[in-house]
Amino acid sequence: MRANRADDKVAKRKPPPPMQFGADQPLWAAWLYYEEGLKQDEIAERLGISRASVFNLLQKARDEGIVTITIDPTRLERADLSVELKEKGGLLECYVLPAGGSAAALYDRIGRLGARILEQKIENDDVIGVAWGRTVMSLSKALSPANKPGVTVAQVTGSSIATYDFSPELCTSNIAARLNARCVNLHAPGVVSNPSMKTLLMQEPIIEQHFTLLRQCTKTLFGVTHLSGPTLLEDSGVMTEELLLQYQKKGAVGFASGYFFDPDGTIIRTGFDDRHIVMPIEDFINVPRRICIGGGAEKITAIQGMLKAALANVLITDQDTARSLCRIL
Amino acid sequence: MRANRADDKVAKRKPPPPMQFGADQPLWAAWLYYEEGLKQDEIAERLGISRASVFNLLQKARDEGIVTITIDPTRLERADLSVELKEKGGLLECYVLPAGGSAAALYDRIGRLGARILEQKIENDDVIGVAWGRTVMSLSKALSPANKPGVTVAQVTGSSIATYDFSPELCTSNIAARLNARCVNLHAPGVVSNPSMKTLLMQEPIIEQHFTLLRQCTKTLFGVTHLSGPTLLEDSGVMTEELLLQYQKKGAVGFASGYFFDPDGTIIRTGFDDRHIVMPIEDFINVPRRICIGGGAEKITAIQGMLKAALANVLITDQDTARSLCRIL
DNA sequence: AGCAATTTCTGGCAATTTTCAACAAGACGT
DNA sequence: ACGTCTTGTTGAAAATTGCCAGAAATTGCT
Repeated sequence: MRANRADDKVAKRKPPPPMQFGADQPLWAAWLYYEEGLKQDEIAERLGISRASVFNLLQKARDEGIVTITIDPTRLERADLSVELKEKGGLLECYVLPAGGSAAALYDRIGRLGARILEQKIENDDVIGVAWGRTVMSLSKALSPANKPGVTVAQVTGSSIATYDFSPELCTSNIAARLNARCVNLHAPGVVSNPSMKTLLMQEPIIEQHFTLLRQCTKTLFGVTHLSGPTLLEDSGVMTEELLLQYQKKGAVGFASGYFFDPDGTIIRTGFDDRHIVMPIEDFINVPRRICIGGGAEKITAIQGMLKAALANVLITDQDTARSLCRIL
Repeated sequence: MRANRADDKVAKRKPPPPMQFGADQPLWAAWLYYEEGLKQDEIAERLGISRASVFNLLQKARDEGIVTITIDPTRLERADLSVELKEKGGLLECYVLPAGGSAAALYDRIGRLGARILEQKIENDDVIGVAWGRTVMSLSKALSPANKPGVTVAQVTGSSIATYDFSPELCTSNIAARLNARCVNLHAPGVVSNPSMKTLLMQEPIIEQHFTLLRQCTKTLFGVTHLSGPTLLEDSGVMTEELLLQYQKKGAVGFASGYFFDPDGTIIRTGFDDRHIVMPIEDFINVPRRICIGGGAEKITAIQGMLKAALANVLITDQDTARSLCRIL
């Protein structure tokens, strides 16, 4: 395919033989560049291509994950703010995103941090329960491809009718896809019309089976939502303003992984809970590592309540939010 | 400590507040640079320091292993030459170093490749038997620091009196040190003066214990030596020319992990074997992953014999050697 | 406190990398 | 066989990074 047709027409082709490399050019270029420290020119010369092509090759290698640049996230854990927040918030682990980064949306930046941490923490037989949210979605997109066939990713809440770009199904399947893990979606609506329907549904073998799986979760991953102003809960069609108001009247300030709570961490319930298909909170609390990811000024009170309720074990947030939380906790 | 003394003498200090970052500046810089893709200028601005300092910070981060750049070695395994050699050589795995790299010595370059592969393959409870050789020594130096407290690194051959810079002790302890693993040296001479001394020594509790440990090896790591011309065996004072000649007369062409063999893979023995303190070959062959590392034109026949003798399971070599081996196998 | 040694930081220049717009080659439909 | 679209390549310009030698700050010592 790449045979020498130097004797075809004009013989003014490259005089040095282009060096018979294996098929995987990006890999070879990457090795010579990153491991042996050659300049792009030198590689270009050896491969018989232009500098620019070497650059493209290297870019491809980075994109395809042939070369990976990793930052040791345990360092982020050791940073002073993380330690303070970890102690004040009663957490097992806490990671704080440096302030002053790129202009990208905060949830994308926190999501990326979460991705790096998750990658590093995943063990082979993990069962990961995934809730939903914008930040969780960002995380899923920022995950670098990996091969973890022993891992199971399971959906924690039921699905929604409305299609929006960070639905429970999408979050779950995205993460599973990146990880090359088993993906177990919950094939049931997130909200049903009346309590007896919930009871019936929960008895369905397939659903029951799913909740049995969820009980084996080793990790869960979820975001937090605040309740005041326009929220994701309404936008996504999960709830109506009216229902939300009922929770707020009872003092709820936040919502995470399916439960509402007030700033003191008391779980708030209304009739809605009886129609909401979600992992029971007793089971949820038993999961060893419950990772909450999210940040932003609006969410501070919500996160405070979430921490008091001890829904999360591990918190991933940004510097400003962390500082505010440290002040009020 | 870093308080504002802007009102001390001259007020021409930095007007923008230097941004209150955590203590670990290199880490923050690294995150912003590698994860968020900011330019060094932008980071300098946000941190209130000069570009050059950001550069230094990043360098420090790289040096200290806060950021790591890795190449997925499994790709090298999939390269066409590797696959061919793996099949022809009856190997479990085979890795081939790209040709045309830096001008560094071949054993250093192969050692680096070996280091990357070893890092990636090490599991938590491994017991790694380490023989000696220049390439193994290079590997040990190229290993990046890791924390594997569950790993044991054990010396496969006895030590030598002469001190040279790639002795069994050094290879073993170097590797263990990099890995933060347990280091078990064999506190016995590599060669004793007569067979009965070997018998006696092997009965010593400490030695016996060591060989029991070796029997539990999950991996071994060793190089190959050719026998013609000036060899490491003589240089290191392990053997005399005369002894070597005895092996060569019987057809031996190579030496690896303590055994001599001919090109067909038959193990060659002389009286020397009865004075050589080394892991018994029956035990050696039982180790699940036997990693041989080495390359170079001189070694081709030796590697051929080594492969035929099935001493190795996994081979790490360079492109030229791999091509030659494919031709003759 | 005063001075010298040492460390850390900086400005600017050189080298390297990245981008870009134009161009060549192959694939495809007509 | 012809244009057209896609894909990949290139040289040169623009941007970014790497480096060094001198400046500032810090430290250690008397």
